[in-house]
Amino acid sequence: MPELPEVENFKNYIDETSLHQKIAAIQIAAPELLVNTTIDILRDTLKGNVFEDTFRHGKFLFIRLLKNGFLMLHFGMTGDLLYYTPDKKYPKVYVLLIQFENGRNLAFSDQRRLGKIGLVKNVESFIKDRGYGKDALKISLEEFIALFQKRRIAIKTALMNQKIVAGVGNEFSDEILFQSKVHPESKSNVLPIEKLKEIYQHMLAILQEAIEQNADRSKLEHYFFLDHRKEGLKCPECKGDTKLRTIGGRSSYFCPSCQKLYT
DNA sequence: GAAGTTGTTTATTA
DNA sequence: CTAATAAACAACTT
Repeated sequence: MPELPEVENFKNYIDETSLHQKIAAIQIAAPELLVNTTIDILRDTLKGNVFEDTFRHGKFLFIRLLKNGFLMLHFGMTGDLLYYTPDKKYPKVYVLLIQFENGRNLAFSDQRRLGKIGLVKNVESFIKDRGYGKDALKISLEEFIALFQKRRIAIKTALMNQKIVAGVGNEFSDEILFQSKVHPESKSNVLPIEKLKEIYQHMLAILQEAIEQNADRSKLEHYFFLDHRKEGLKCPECKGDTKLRTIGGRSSYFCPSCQKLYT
């Protein structure tokens, strides 16, 4: 599922393929993904326009346009990008297709259609108005500790809340807490400052390495819970059984003996 | 074929 | 007002 590292990877992909080319036409196959815009407005805005550069905040990707602000993309659970040269094998299934004047296409596919497509005039006010927290890679240790010390919810739920810190989802939250040896149901506000610091440091380290590996899960196999999401597996540390529990409405995997519960 | 899956939004309650 | 909680949505897998 696209979390922060995957979205960073999409950003790099667009930077490498789709910048500085005039858009000849677009196709919109899933109008229900549009937020605060319409098919006509999106088409009028993008046609003849140019992708200039990109900016990521949490799991949101913003593409700056030569004219008229930014194109906003959110990848939901199944969003994906493919830049390709149309031939007989295509078009593949897409929700949005960008056709460049050079003949290449950029397809945004989203099998389960939980993604979002929109136009944004000002990225900072978009983030502020919707209440999203600082990006997980940009938040300072002091800000992180202050925010998590005043939340009484489970630490896993807090980590996944985009309005506290933006970018961490279900799978990375499990891995961060396993590395930090903290039980996901621990109350955020009772964790010692030293533990919050560890969580912060592991969050940065894991996200950064995932980005360096282009979010390729096959290169992240040493992260146990990123790759082994099943109940009853042997914990690589203590050889005990891993557990599954629904926390914050999401399936959470953890090692009950290695990960200490703070209440 | 009913239940499980995740990121986000919305509704409800404290 | 803020914070916490639960449910809803999409569409595909088990």
